[in-house]
Amino acid sequence: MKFQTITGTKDILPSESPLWQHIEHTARSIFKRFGYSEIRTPIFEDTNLFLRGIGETTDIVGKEMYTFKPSSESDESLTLRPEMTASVMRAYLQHSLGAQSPVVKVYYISKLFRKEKPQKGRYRQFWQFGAECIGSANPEADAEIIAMMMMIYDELGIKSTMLKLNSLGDIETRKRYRAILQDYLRPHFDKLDAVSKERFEKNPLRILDSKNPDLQDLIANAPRILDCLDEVSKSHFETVKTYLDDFGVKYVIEHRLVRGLDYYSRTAFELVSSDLGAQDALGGGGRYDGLGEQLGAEKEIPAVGFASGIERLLIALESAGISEKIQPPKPDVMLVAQSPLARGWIMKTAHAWRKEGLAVETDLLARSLKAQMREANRLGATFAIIVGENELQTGKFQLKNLLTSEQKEIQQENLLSEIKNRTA
RNA sequence: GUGAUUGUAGCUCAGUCGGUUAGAGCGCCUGAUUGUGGCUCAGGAGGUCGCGGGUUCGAAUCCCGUCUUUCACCCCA
Repeated sequence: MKFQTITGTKDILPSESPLWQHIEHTARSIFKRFGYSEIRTPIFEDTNLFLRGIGETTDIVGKEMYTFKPSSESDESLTLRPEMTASVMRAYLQHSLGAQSPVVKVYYISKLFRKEKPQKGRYRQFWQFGAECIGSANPEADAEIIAMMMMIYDELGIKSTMLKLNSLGDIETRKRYRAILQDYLRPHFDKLDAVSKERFEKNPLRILDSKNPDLQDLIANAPRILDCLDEVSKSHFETVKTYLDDFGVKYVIEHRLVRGLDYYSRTAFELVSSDLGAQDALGGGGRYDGLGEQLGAEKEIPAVGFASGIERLLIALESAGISEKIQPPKPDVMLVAQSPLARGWIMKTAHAWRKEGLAVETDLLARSLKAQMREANRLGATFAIIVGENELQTGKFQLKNLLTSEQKEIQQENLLSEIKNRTA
C-alpha cells in the first residue's frame, strides 16, 4: 500500500464515527444546559500566541509544536494549535467579546496538534472538547466548570475516575511557594534526577509531578502549596469545595497537582482514570486569570476552563463496555426491486420518501432479490418491500417487518404513512 | 528525543528445524427449483508474508537497514 496516515494520526472510520457523534452530542447537550456557546477558531495561529500564552518553559512550546513558515521568504511563523485556551482568549480579546457581555461562556470540540512520540492515549493529531468561562473571578465559575465537565463523563457512563483538586494560589503565592519549595529541595539537590535538577530553577513546582520512585518520599514530605495560600485564594478554594460538595461531585485534594501549563492560577483540577495507562489524565483544567494580560489585555481577565481528550475518553468508554452499545443508524426501509421496471419505481419512491424524512435504502448493484434481502438484513432495516410487476399493476404491496418477520398487505397510497407510524 | 516492542487475507491470528501450491475463524460474494433476510449447508473471491538489501540450492522463517505499530521514560488531554 503506497500511502498511509502519518505517524501519530488516525482515520476515524465509518464504523467508529457513531461513537464519536455520541460523545459530541452528549457534550453539546450539556454545554447547552450550562449556557455555553460554541466557538471555532482557525487551526493555525501566529506562533507567538502560543509562546506568550502557554509559556516557553513547557515542553509543548519547547519541542512539540508544528511550526512552519507560510512561504520560504516570509518572516511570519505559524503554528498548528497545540491547545485551545490561548486561541479562545485571543478571539475574546480580538473581538472584544467582554464588551458585549460581562461573562463569556464558550465551548469547543476541535483537533489539536502536538509532535510527541505516540503512545497509548497520545497522538500527534488529537481531539479535545472543552470550555472556557471568561469574565468571572468568583468561585462559582470554577465550581460550575468542574461540575459541567463531570456531568459529561457521568452522562456518558464513565465511572472509574478520580477528580484531583488543588489550588495554586495567586501569582504572589506561587512566587512565595516556589522559594519555600526550593529551600526544601536544596539540601537534597544531589538526589534529584537530571530532569528535576533542570526544573529546580526553571519550574520547581513541576518536580512535584515526577514519577521517579526514588523521589516519592521527598515529594510526599514537601511543604504544601495549600498551606501557603493567600487569604483570598484560601477562601476561594473553600467555596469551590463547598459547591462541589453541594453538587455531589466527589474529589480528592492532590497537593502534587500543579499542571503543566504556565498560565494556571488558583484552582487546578484533573480527572484521571486507571484505564488509561501512563497517560492517565482524561481531562483537566483550572483558573488562568493571568493569561489575558500575557496576551496584551490592559487589565486582568479572570477565566477558568477545562479540556478533555476525546481519544482517551474512547479508551475509557471501551473498557467500560459502553462503546459497543452505540449502534450505527439503521434504515427505516429497504426497497427491493424485482425487475428493471421496478428499479425505476423504487428509485423514484426512495427519493420521495427521503424527502419525507425516512431513511430509505436501495441496492445500487442490481443484484438478485435474495442478495437485496440479505443486504436489508445486514443493514438492520426495519422494513423491506419487494417491488415487482404484480405490485406495480395492483398497487398492493407486501410490507415486511424484518424485526418480527411479519408481512402485511398495504395499499400503495398508505405505504408511507404506515412506515412513518411504525418507525417513529 | 531515549529505551523496548510489533508487522502474514478486510479483521483476529496460526505457520514446525529454512523446504515444494502460505492456512484457520470471522467478514464479504454466490448458490441450496420458479418472488423473501437472519440459522444451517455447499462453493468462491481475496495475500508482493510492511518495504529494501544480504546469507542460502532454497527465506514468511536467519542477518542488516528502513518504515510502521504498541508500550514506557519524558510531556500532557
